[in-house]
Amino acid sequence: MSECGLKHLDGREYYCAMELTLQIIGGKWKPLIIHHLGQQGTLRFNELRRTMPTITQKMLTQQLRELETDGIVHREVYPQVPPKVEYSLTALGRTVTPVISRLCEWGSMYEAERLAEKQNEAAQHSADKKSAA
Amino acid sequence: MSECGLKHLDGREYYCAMELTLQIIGGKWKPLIIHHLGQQGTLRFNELRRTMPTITQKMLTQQLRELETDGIVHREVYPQVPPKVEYSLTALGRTVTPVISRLCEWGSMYEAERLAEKQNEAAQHSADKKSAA
DNA sequence: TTGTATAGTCACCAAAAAGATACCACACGG
DNA sequence: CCGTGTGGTATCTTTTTGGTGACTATACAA
Repeated sequence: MSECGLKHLDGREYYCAMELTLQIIGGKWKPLIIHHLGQQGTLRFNELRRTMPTITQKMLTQQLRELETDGIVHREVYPQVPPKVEYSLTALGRTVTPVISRLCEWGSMYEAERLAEKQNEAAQHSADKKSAA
Repeated sequence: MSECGLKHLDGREYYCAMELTLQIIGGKWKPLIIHHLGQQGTLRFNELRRTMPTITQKMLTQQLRELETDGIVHREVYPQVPPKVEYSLTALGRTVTPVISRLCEWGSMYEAERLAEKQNEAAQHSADKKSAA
């Protein structure tokens, strides 16, 4: 699966395809953007922004531009005033949603695992208390 | 799959399980470390270091400690001198290797796609030249 | 005795990423 | 004429991340 020598693509450096993936869809916002666009289909700039209340305008613009140049997101500008710009996933972008889902699934699994561990610890703790008393 | 309200776990903040995943296995080095430990089984500190020639000692230590506290990596210290420390994936850690594989696969796909596009462009370009001549 | 290997830690510095703020053009509503 | 919404850009500051070099202890080899 991944003979890891240094490679170059579009000015990017990576040793392994997985690194390339993370460069494209990794980071704090991109997975979220892709997720929302995957769910909603098409969203205007401010619609997308309202979906992620804590993202700044700059970050959203920046991330969308990067996703666009990477061929993940399509940007449709309507020459109106006030401006109207719609964002959607490209065909390539839609191929990434299953990967996002995997990440989601694993996260949920980890979350559940951790929660169960904590429950165990808590149970252990209260058992200790009882036997000490 | 992911109702995205703010959640907390082990002092971490996230809106979506996928974000949690990226906090744990994201970043420049962690996927690589997991990948190598997954392939090799058990590695000593400097063995691992030699596998990733560009990582610094500080970073490797740091990332390994984080993976350890997140329950992904097991750290076995042999009380010898000179020191000997072995790293391996925990059971939980081994569950992440399929996810890493997905990322790898998608990256390879993207890589191939991009390369094909470039070939097309190049072909187009030389065709333009010919028709111009 | 000096050098090497082991697996680190610590203090400091540089670079990159992210965030805050102000500004733009223009139309519409009141 | 003033404020609002639209989709941005430009600039500055803060935060996070990554990297450098020095230092540790000890055993073994030359």
